[in-house]
Amino acid sequence: MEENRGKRPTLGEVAALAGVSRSAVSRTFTEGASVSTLTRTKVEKAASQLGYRPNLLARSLTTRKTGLVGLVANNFHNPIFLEVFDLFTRELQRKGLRPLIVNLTDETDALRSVQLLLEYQVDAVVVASSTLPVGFADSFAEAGIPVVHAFGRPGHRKDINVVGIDNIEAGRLAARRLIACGYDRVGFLGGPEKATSTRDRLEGFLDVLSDYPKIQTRINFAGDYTFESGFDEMASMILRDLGQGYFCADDVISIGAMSALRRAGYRIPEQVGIIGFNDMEMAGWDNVRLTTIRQPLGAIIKESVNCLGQILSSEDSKPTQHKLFPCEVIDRDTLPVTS
Amino acid sequence: MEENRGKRPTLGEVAALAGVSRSAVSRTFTEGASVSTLTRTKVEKAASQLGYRPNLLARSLTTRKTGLVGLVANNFHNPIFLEVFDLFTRELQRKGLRPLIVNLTDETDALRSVQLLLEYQVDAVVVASSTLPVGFADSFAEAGIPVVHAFGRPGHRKDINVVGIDNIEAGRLAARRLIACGYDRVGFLGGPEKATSTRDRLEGFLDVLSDYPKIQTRINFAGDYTFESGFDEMASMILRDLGQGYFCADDVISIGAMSALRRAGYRIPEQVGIIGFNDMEMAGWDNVRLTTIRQPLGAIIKESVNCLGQILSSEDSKPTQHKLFPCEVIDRDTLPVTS
DNA sequence: AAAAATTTTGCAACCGGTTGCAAAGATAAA
DNA sequence: TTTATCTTTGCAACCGGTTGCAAAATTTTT
Repeated sequence: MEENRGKRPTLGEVAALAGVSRSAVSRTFTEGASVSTLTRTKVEKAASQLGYRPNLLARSLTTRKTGLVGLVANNFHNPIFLEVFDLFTRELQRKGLRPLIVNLTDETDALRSVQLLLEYQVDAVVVASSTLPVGFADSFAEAGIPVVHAFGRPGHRKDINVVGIDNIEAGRLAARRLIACGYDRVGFLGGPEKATSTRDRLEGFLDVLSDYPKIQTRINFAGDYTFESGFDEMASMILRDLGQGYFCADDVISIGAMSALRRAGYRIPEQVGIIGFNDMEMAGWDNVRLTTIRQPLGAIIKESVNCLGQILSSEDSKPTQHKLFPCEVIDRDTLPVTS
Repeated sequence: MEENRGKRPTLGEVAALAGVSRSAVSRTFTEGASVSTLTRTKVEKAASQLGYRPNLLARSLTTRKTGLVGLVANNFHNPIFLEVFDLFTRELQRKGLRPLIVNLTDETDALRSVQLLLEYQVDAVVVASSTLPVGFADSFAEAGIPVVHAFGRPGHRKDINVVGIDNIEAGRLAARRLIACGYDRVGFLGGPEKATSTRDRLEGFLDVLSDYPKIQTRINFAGDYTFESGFDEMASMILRDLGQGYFCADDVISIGAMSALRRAGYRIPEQVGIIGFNDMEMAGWDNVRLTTIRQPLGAIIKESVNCLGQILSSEDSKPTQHKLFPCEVIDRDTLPVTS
């Protein structure tokens, strides 16, 4: 109950007070160790008297498990990521793991943060990003740290676990939905051009459209997942060559694009239709009502953390997991209704 | 350069390879320790050959500095918090500190998370919330851990650093802005009723209005900072007794409230005016254009982290800091223009 | 009651680092 | 060259825990 300001009590002090060996104290605080009920109670009494709690970092020295998990992300401007953080932090702490956050936004030297996580002896790393350069997640695997790449795509390395969505199929979904509107001039407004997620979605998009040679397709890329990017890109398309329906890489981009359209006097969905991506919370709000493609965030993150749990609990390294979830179209008010 | 799969090299191994004592290696990696250039180069060569990096947790055992900082928050649904996280994580990592996130949303037992941070030997804790029960931050101070309460309010305890805004003054700001619209029936739509931030803003709000006895005031509270809360609260006010202008506790609440108003056929700002709070990024977007009160997020967070830095660097505990920043009204399109 | 089997305990070594201290080495002063 | 001063080095103890092992204590079996 009591603690004396600042200095935290140690194993030894508890042992002394309880009149037992240090090992006995250690064992009382170790799951499944051999202690008699008598000593246990003595220790527990002394411990609570001193306000003792084991030092997890000291423990990690011998157990080689810190309970720390690196959570690496590079997009702190898109509301969808708040949902991602919420789910990840909760899911991790439910499993007794503590997330150590790395904000890669302005880290000039990404490798440096790999180093840092290594120095903190994280048990594993979650890379939550679809836009990080291929090969970033690799650096962890190379250092022998288990990695789960959430929102990633299965790549060449066999030792990186990937949990995400089938972006190619998502691209197809969007294309089909636009085609159903009867458009003959559709557009793809993607995210960062080099991102694999962008390329995959484009691939699926074009795959479906290749069956409709009469439909004209225009392809553009927004530099990043921001309102401004969507606005600017759409603004320039308005001036050049405007399609009737667009698949935007992200809900925020969609909103930016729609702002540009409305400013130019276009009505949505009557004159131009938009389908977004993510289904962030605010996409359903009254002043937005965005038709969009939902990726199952909760499922992806639960699966990611489960995967992590398995890796950490099993002694021998489990076979790598690759799990891709399907997406679904959420119909709201930015595309014409179809029968 | 080389590392052999999984097993990470230790001090001793580097020492052996370099042909020096373990202390020498330790000193090479310790800022300002005494090593000759000759040994240093020998050590560095050996280290990079083995891919050695010091184990920060082992180091913390003797140095009593982990570089870990607890970052406690309980609102993972409001977009403003994404900005908060972005700024905090960047600011902290700029100072070489690593944020250990605690999501208090569904932590039934808040004291448990205090324990956890203690067990991880965090150097300090940042509590980023204006709605946490008074006394939560106290538990850290009681355990002898430096605390900075961001977005908090100076309280009874002298050993808790507070950085935030002057909520009372913010309430005054809002009241004055509404009065300037010439309303004679204004409303206060606050956040959680027990939160000190809510009470303070209300106090300032009423303070100004007490000089205008002819203006009727209605007071309501939203249960939390969500769209639904704002929507529901406003919906019920529409049925009961609607004012002409409202000060909402938060931008998201404002948007919810405006949705309810628009659905009921009210035009904003012609029939009902709204002024929000926070000035989150999307408040400035074309489809929102919310008049709101901005709190200087960047300044608050920079100051919080600076404060932390000072505490951690100075041996003797610095005098507690209390710093409150002023807010400012951002005029957009949800209140009538005033001359 | 003695022997065998089982459980509980403490010792001591270890995890991967840091650091006070005294000895050794290098440099400067006499 | 000798002495005084300053820098560099390694030893050994320590940080706060865990754990294999053998001895001690307890329980079960015979």
